Amino acid sequence: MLVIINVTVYHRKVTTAQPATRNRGSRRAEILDAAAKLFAARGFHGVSIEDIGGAVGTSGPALYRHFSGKEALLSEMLLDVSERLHTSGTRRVTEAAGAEQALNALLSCQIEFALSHPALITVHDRELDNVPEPARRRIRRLQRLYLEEWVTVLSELYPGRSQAELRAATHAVFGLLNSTPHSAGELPPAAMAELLRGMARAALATPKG
Amino acid sequence: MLVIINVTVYHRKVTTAQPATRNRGSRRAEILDAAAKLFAARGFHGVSIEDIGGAVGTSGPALYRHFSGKEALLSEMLLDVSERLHTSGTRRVTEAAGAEQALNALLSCQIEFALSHPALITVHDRELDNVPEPARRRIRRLQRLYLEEWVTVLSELYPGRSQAELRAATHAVFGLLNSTPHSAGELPPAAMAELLRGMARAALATPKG
DNA sequence: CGGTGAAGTTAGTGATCCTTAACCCAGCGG
DNA sequence: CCGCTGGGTTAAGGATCACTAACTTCACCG
Repeated sequence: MLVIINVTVYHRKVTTAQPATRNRGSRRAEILDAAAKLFAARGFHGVSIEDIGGAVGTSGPALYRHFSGKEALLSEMLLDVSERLHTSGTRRVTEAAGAEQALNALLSCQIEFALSHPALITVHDRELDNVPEPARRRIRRLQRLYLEEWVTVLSELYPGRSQAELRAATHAVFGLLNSTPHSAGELPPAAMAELLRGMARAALATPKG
Repeated sequence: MLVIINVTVYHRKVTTAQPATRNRGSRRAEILDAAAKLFAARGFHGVSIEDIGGAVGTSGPALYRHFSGKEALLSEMLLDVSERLHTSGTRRVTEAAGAEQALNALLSCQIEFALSHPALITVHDRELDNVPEPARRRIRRLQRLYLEEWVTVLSELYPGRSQAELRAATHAVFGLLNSTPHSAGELPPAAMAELLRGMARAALATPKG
């Protein structure tokens, strides 16, 4: 005869009594947000599941109720970012009348995103190599499509410059715009947006030395 | 009575018979170089000691003959980079006649470094948070001094623009110039250098929108 | 009021990793 | 010829980590 006596005592949790009926899937978003900030600061492998749980008030493996694993979390994060950039870019470009307006629209998109989600931007161009293979291809494809969007607009605006040069110039502009995490708080957001826009336009308008 | 019989058989290693008398400290540099590439690709915590050893032909803990640990390796790597940037920047600026030439010198330094050591540049602005505390302060100090070097030159060149704006602009230019790892191979190095220089100069010369 | 499912909890497991210990070998100075 | 030192090796230890298992609570619905 086997008797198992369970003496576990569950004391009432002393949290701030969140309404248990929060928006469906709001917890997922909360986790993604906290994880993005941690990944941006210490890198994917430098952050533990326990860290992420702690950042949202739960401890540890509660995360597995919302994501199938750590890599899946990163995959979803990067897929969401590259999809948002690509689709909003495409929409704004097709709405625009002429290449000039299209470039302005692309700049607005990227600047607005970089300023309001610095952690996501940081993770987006650092951690692609840590995404497992099925999702990595999709992310890379979206990133490539987004880049080509910029290149086609630019090659209409500045004919006579090679595709390779425009691709390199676009990467450089991405680097310029995504520098926001490094200069956080130097300027108020509106001034920062204007500064970045002006610098990017000037940089793109100048071929060679 | 305790008898220990050691039956380990050491078979001759089948390597390419490197001359055992290589340059003093050349192994350290080799390890630093390999580690930089690995860190740039997968992040500090995503690379194991075994990986680094494997990349230089030795296996695993041989690394501890040259560095006191993994973090010490990273510390030395980042300290070296920030020192090289800062001192070469300072030298070239004091040699220059006038702010115009000084800015050109700073641009040359940074571009040359970014083009010839893309992995180091990548690690340098990603992994600072993984450096243990005694060294981190020194690195941050050097980075700050280097930034201020740029800002003083720029504020002489463009008076009437606030320090904060110039700091943000400098960060943006760093982001632009350090984009080289992303656009590797798009253009031949000389053309890339000229493109980056032109874009950076134009971006800096343009205040606000 | 009973059952159900979503969202937590702790305990435990196997793998990985950094680091150290113990040992080995080639080259060189005396 | 001997000992020392610099640069390797494998084995082992202790910590950490991702993930699973078992269990609990609670809101909600019939």
